[in-house]
Amino acid sequence: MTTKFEKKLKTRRALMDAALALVSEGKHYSSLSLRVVAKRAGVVPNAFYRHFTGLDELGLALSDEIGLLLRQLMRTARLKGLAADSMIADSVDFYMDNVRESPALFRFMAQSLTGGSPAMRQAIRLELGHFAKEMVMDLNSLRVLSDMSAVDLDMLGHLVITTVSSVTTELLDLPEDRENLVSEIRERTIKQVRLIFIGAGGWDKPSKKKRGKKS
Amino acid sequence: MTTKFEKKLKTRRALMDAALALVSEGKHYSSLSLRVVAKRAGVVPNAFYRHFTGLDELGLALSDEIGLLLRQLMRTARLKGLAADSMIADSVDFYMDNVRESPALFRFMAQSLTGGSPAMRQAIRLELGHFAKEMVMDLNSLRVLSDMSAVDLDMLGHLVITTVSSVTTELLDLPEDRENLVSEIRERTIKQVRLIFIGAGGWDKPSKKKRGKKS
DNA sequence: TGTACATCAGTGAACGCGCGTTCACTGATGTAC
DNA sequence: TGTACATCAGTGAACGCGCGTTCACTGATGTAC
Repeated sequence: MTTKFEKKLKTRRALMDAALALVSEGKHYSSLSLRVVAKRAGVVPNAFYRHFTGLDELGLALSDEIGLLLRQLMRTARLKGLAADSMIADSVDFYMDNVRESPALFRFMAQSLTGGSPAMRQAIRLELGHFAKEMVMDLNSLRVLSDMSAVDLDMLGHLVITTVSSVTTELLDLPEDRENLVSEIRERTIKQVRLIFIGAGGWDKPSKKKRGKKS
Repeated sequence: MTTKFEKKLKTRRALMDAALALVSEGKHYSSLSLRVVAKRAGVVPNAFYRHFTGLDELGLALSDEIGLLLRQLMRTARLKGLAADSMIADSVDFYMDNVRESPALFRFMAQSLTGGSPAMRQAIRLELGHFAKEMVMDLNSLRVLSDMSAVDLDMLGHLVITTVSSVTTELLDLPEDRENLVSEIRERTIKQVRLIFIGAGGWDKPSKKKRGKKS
């Protein structure tokens, strides 16, 4: 038992969890202070430096964690082997369940997409892009939408991810006494994704339209 | 000439512009400090209190400004009376031009959607919702999609706004040496909106599917 | 196994600094007569 | 029009506080012999 090493990891984790907890409580990551994070983690401020050079580095570690979470999410979804007729609804449900299970990480993700340091923004966007790409690959191997070009599939994945992830903040911002709105958001999102796939089903026609321009 | 009154408004404007400038330079609104904003505006820190009770109030004033901008945008778009065959492309272009013309305000908008104070988040979301509703009304009066229910139209407007506004940050984060990516983003967004409308055109069928559930 | 030494996560005190907010003020603009 | 007074946007100094970062340290864990 490498107690010393494990203990260090534990403090590192405590620091990351402390930051997430503060974000979860409504603060924006970029307005956190090293001292408050350290205090919340139960260590003295300068102990922070044994683990990270500063809050930026901790933020990047959290970004990695989001990548991990998204990959797990994708893997679990695959294992579930969703039925074709309820795939969309099940996927949306699954995503929403995950958001409500790890609110802190998802809140951090939403914040960082528009607000973090450039490096953090890039990291999160990369992870989401990767997620979209995997999803498109899955759709492709399921022989759905096999008549779309690679570029168009990419566009589609991007669209679905944007749509679903925009639900994230909305979900997290629901006041506790309005929990009933969850199902409303759920319905709307399922409809949106379904509409997107209807659009994808009727695609290729307008891509030909490009050449033969006509009123 | 109400010089004194005008002068006060001018300082107020300077404070708001200072905050926007700082946001534009990459800082997150929630990490700004009253002193820095005041300094940037060219006044002594405590002069700030003659105009706002604090940064939160200034943020709300900026939110109002975004509402104004969105309304102007919508009005101008209407006056242009877009041709049906290029309406989607023209609208996306128009939006993107506006983003690139008022980068600071749009960056603030993107940040506030996920990161501002609860009041600010709500304000911005309200403005965007209003924008979506107007758009849907326009589409409705153009007799496009007249067979969609009110709820579904709402869902559609929400989807379009989400899609287009997600482009905002992406555009603003482009490094200056990658300006050529603008047209790539433009193409992708136009495709996405077009796909959405194809989906909307083929709608109502799956909403009936709801009742007759079958593998 | 026992001893002597090295490592290093976390401590406690201290630093200089920018923060939000307060106070009494100044002096230009506006108003009443 | 001229004078005496009121208003109030912006000033300058000061406050106590939390900030990030530094330093020399301690003492438990790990390693070499």
